[in-house]
Amino acid sequence: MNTLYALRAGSLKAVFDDASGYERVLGFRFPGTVIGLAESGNSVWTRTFIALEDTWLCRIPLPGIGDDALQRQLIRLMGERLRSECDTHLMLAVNDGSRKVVTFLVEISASFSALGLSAYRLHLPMHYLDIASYLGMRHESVSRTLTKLQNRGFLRRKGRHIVILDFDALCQVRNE
Amino acid sequence: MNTLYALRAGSLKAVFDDASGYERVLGFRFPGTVIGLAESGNSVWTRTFIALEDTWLCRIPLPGIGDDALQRQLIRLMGERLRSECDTHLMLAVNDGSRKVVTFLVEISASFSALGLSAYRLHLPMHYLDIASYLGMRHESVSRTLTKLQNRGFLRRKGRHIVILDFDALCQVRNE
DNA sequence: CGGGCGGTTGATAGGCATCAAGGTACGTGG
DNA sequence: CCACGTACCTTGATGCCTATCAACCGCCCG
Repeated sequence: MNTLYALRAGSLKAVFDDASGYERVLGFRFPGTVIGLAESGNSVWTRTFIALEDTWLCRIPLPGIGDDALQRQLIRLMGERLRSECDTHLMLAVNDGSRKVVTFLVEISASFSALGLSAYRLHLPMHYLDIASYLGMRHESVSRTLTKLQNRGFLRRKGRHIVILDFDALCQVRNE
Repeated sequence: MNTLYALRAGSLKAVFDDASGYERVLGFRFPGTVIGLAESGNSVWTRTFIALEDTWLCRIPLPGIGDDALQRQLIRLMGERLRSECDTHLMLAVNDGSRKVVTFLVEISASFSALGLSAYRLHLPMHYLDIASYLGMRHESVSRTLTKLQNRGFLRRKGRHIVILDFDALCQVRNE
């Protein structure tokens, strides 16, 4: 089995290194999550993790064979991750910029909230290029979409600093 | 832990039942795969599986706590599934119809090949509506894209019957 | 002060969604 | 056996959204 890491502080992006040298973002990780689940049962790392800020990782000691409680825990975590990947699939398949960006914001908001941070005052640690890569858009479109949401009064923003003004309205956008 | 099933024959689609009653396809399953991995460690089924043809499922007996070999096997399978979900993410994020359809075809071809079927003579068990939902497109666009690939001489088709004429050229489309 | 990175905004073109209208295959009932 | 209906696929016309290219701006840092 491969090595697992617990993310204690900071944030990461999981990227796939394209053959053309272009990196494509698969997801973002915040404290409290386990890094390396997709490599479980595989000795090779299929993705790269890049820190978005000063970050504290903690190697998880794997006692090897026979630790039943740990294995059950691992299975539970991987199930959760698989279900969240399903959500990601749904988000990407809608093929509509506004919905993708809003879903991303709500997702980030939930992550921040779970960390005890504000769910409405978001300081995004990743660049627009990363967000765009993750959502299957261009960074210009991400910017424009956020501008539109701001003009509708749902949020206020300045670059990567976003303040959600009407959370319910944002959620509503996903059903338009 | 939830129940797992082995798919012995036939094929399934995994769908998410939208609140609006509209179903959205998350993936397709062929013989040799385990059904229900994403629900591991969770007692609730978060997705629905629908048979695309006459299908043979086999319940996997879960002896419960303490079966080390089975748990390790399960972790390995879940890791594989997570990695394949990453591939799906990459496919959806390219945001280009031709590439999505081609990636889908190559994926299906590999699945069929693994079953001992022809990798080039594909009888798709799913409707175009399902493919479109899976790829985040409209079924009209799937049809048009396949027509275009046919006009370029890469394949021959009639509805759900597709014959791949130039596999390498198809793969090449993904890098255009 | 100057350079570079990251973000914003504008103009344009192309691809896909959308709506609409056939077409084809298949099953059903007269 | 054929008319009919339905489900699914195909093709056409049109408009919108977003990619693309380009210019500019603000900020940070050397």
